[in-house]
Amino acid sequence: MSSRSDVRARTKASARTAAAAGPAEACDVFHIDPSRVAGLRGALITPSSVDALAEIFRALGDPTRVRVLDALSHGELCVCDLAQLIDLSQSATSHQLRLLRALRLVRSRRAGRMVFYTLDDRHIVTLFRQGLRHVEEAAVRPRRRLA
Amino acid sequence: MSSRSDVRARTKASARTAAAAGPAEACDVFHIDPSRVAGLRGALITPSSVDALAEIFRALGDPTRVRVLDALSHGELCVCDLAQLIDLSQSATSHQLRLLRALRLVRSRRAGRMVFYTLDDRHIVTLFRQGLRHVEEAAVRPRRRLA
DNA sequence: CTGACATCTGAGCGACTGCTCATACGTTCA
DNA sequence: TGAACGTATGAGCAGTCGCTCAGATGTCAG
Repeated sequence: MSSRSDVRARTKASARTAAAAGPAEACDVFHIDPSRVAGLRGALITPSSVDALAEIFRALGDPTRVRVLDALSHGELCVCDLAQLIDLSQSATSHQLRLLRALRLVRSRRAGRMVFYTLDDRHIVTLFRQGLRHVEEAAVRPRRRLA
Repeated sequence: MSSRSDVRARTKASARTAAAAGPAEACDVFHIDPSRVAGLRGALITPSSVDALAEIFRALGDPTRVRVLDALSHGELCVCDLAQLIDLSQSATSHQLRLLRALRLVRSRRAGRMVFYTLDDRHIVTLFRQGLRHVEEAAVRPRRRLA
């Protein structure tokens, strides 16, 4: 995952080679205080953390998976019940569960023919609540359009 | 956003019409206690909240945007400096900022020819920290492969 | 006004995503 | 053992994403 952003672009990366020329006013260097820039560079999240962060958030960034995790947050469910509860095909549900399981967000337990799934991460619910708080607050002030 | 999941699928939705046939053992109904199912249905997040939640998490679910927001979490930056800081083309940076602005995650301020961006949501940093906590914890136990 | 600069925007391309369909796998029961 | 059931998986398709490229827009200086 996130492999594309590693392979691509870098078109403007060469512009950075001209840096460290002092607090110039041109944009081929930095506009802000160079010392602050240095501080910023060091303060940024490490690349591996960036990718890991994006990975979990991406997992939560799909309506279907939000429904799955929300349903499981109320307790264990078998695939079939879960699928019906969120009105999704069994196959699609299974595919999503596999993805979530690979990310260690859910855990499976076999019981006869059925497989039960549970949340495998206590942070998820916290993230959900925090996200909901954002949503509820943002609902007050209407969003701008893109175009 | 999330328009696709509204338009698509629903292939198995008809299976639900056979529900409410009692606590059967077959999977065309629910396996679990019907009363609990009823409770679950009511406890689930509303569709609009689901979409809204997925929307913010999706915004955070991209390495580039994580970098943008992380950089801005340390203070105001103009587009050019931001682009250099995260090693992204000016155009790509601008596109991402537009998206984040539409979602009210960042705010812009014009100063002459330059435009400065700031975080517009105090929850974002909280979400980041929470996400990082998850990442750091998950780093201990290795992930399973998909195939 | 004109040129330079910073930023914004639309079009378009390749990669990725989430679903369906068909089918394989694993378990239970007769 | 074989049929039925619940679940998992691979292929494939339509839609989406993030980037680049080219050019438009807005601001300032001469």
